[in-house]
Amino acid sequence: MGITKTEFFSERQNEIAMMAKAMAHPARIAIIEYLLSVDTCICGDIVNKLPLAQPTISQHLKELKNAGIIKGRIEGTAICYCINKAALGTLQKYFEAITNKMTKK
Amino acid sequence: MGITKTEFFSERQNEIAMMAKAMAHPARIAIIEYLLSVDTCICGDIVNKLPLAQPTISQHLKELKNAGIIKGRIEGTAICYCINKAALGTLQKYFEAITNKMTKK
DNA sequence: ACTAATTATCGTAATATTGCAATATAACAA
DNA sequence: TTGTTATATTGCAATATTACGATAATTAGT
Repeated sequence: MGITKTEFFSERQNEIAMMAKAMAHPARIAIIEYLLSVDTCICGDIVNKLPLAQPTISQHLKELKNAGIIKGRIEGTAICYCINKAALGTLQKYFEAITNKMTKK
Repeated sequence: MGITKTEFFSERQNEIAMMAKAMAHPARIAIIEYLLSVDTCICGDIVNKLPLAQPTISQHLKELKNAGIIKGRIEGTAICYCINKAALGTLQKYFEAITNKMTKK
């Protein structure tokens, strides 16, 4: 049916799955890595940097923003996207907790 | 087109995206968390534990296995699934590296 | 061989994702 | 206001995902 039964799982599980989903595409990984590499977060540059059309990039940015992974800031005509450190921190802590549980056995 | 342009991205980016995709569903997060909670990795129990039909669970297990997140071992009639520590370790290190990059700014 | 138990596969319906051309919107400059 | 630049939205085609009933495959016990 292509519809996930979110109501059967915990809020936490849905949250992690949602963030993982946002990162479940190489273009979005590339966007994140690019944003990490530039101090001043440029935006239209992503379109030039990646081999995808502007609407496609825009869509990927929207998904990352909806998942809370990146944030957008209007800067005149341009929009300046940057990483949301808190969100990636959540994922980092989650995987750290998993790793800790594994090594304790 | 619903088809990802994997050839335009690095192997590393595709690998991370693929693993993230495997975790991009609450049921699969629940499966991973269940496998972490049990020392002896039972298998049919997952079907009883989660509110999804057996074929659906089987499909999710297959995806996790294809992504290398879990491993399966034939144990008589049953199949015993367990976490692949190496794979989750890769993700953990990836997010750790990202976090490090962020805090250095 | 027959039966039970366990897991996988097939087939299918409903929905989601990916990608882009075309177009719209927004902000600024002249 | 007109033009330019930057980004978003719409609409659509191709493909992928999710879920499950039905069924197959595998192994163990009798």
